[in-house]
Amino acid sequence: MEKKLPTIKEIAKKLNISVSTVSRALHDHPSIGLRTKMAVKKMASELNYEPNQTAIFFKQRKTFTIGLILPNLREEFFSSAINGIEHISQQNNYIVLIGQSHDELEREKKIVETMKKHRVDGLLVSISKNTMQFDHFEQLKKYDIPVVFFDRVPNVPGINAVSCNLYQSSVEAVEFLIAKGHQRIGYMQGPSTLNIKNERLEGYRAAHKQNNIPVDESLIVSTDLSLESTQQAFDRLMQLRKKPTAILVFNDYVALDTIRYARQQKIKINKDLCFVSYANLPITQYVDYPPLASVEQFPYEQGVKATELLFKLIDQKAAEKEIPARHIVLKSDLIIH
Amino acid sequence: MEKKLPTIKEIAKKLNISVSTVSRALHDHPSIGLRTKMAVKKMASELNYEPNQTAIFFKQRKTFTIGLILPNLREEFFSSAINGIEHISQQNNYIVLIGQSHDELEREKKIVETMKKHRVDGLLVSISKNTMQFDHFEQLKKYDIPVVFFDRVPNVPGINAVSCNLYQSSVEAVEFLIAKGHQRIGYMQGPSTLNIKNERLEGYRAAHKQNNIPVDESLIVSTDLSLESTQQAFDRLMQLRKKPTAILVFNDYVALDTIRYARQQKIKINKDLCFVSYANLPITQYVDYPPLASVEQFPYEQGVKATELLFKLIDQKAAEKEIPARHIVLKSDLIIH
DNA sequence: CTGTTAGCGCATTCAA
DNA sequence: TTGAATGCGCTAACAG
Repeated sequence: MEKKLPTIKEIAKKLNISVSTVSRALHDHPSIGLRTKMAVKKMASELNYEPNQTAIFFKQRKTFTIGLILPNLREEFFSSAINGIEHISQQNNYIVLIGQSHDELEREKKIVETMKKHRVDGLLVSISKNTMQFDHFEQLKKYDIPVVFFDRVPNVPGINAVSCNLYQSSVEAVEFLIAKGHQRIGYMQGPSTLNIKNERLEGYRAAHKQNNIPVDESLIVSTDLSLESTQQAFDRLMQLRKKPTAILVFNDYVALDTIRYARQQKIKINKDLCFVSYANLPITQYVDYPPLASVEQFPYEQGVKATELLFKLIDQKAAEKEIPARHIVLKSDLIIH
Repeated sequence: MEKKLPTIKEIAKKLNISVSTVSRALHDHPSIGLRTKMAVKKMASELNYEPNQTAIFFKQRKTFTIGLILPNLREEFFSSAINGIEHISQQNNYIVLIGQSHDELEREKKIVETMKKHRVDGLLVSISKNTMQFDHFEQLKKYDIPVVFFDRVPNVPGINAVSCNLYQSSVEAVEFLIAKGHQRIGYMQGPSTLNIKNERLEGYRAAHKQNNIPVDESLIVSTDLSLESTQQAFDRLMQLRKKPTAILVFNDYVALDTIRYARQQKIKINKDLCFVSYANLPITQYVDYPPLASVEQFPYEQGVKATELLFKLIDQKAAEKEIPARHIVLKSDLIIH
């Protein structure tokens, strides 16, 4: 039942003109007479002609498609980022091919392969937490596929990236707690792959220094983001002789897990123990004991900036210009709930 | 800087054989001698040859791409569904093009156009809440692009679809409340477009009937899912002379909004007022007063089934067979928290 | 202003 | 077992 779709050739035949004339007419090429142009357009719409994009992709060596690789879509951070990405893509008449790494390196590699096969014009990536080598992205250079990383950015030089600088907000977060009278502030960090620059920790330390509070290293624990690991990390803090009275937590999900766990142990949130976190996700609005404050990381804006940068790279590729890699850094913002 | 990628033509030239031989060798065509085949493969890997998929897409009239159109990615229901969709797609070496309608008909139409332009081999759709006409899907038949709807399914005959039958669980949900002693049970329904079959309401009525409780129509209110509308609906219930002691709510998001609102009015949840809801989203685990129970709608499984059905249609299209439309209905399940 | 022609990379039919 | 030739639908260089 394959329906035969009309082609420019058919239009040409019906009108007794050449295919190139038809092609040009359809593209409003200046050198086409108004009369023929009208005739062509009329015939095209009569036949319900639509250009075969696969032919165009093939010929133009462009697919008007960008790939998006991210850990998962469940986290609101990423689904917000997508909105920004989608917005800019649509403006540019591009469409988005999506792949979730589920935080597994192997999947990430496979997705990169698939995207390459599909000849995406560019790639947007937020790396998996288990990605510590980047050959699979490196090789894309050979195929002239530009890559822009966002939020979860590899710590290697010469890449294009957009991320949020968390240093200043981390300082503010700790000072916010200090101002509330806290002197022993725990810090629960995430997996080391996502922490290489560790602006959170640097901010944490800096705030302590600026306020002449020595940092007790035993107050610094880490989680791989799984529930069990988070609970272990929390246990470690609670087993200290001198427990923290507040904890700065890697992100809201971990904070919510921790708060729930703490409450199961009858710890009074905001009384015995306060929390400040990162991401500022809407989900925290629904809970009774959200973190007192959370650092907004502007997922939508990161998505927008990353996509804009990617299109700049795509355009420059077309213009055969070479530009140095850029890392755009947004400011984060401490939001007090 | 356009890098020139190797083609079969180059392989042929280097080996002094014809392109067709190369093509066949690469595809393990039986009629190719082992020696030439090996030579070709060796040369191919030396040159880092990779077939140009855009050429193949063009020639084969297939893109190995399916489109996915859904209201948004923020709702966990949809992000779970995607996991199932992705899973089956990967098995079939397909990739997913994504578009969010944001519950707007116009956007949905535009996405359909774009997907059509990109010549997706098939389309998976969960319609926007404002979609009440379906021409934009109808026309896809002309292009032989099969469509499978899931979860939010248009109420028209002859479409391929996967959804969850909520009738039985709705009966169970109400009987669960009745068993707890409730006699006045409110029902807060969603927008009418998503309710055409209204299995929820039918179940609600049936359970009342089976238990000889007359249905008080004033206990049935509706929301368009926005916070304001939900709060108005709740107000309406609370202004009744005889207020409900329990409410069955369209979905978890609406339930959480309602519960929060009720608590602001010092209503004691699970004491003055109980809730049962739909979707069984993980988000409810984080809140202090989740609905007592929620109807699981199996998003992952819906995604899987819908995608499997879609591939069946794609295969049948290739085999030029014609099959009648199918609506696969899954059973839902009342989960008591 | 319009037509002729070539070619993108590949699969495939027909011939040898 | 292999090669030559064709065409998918479109754009664009070249020619008139």
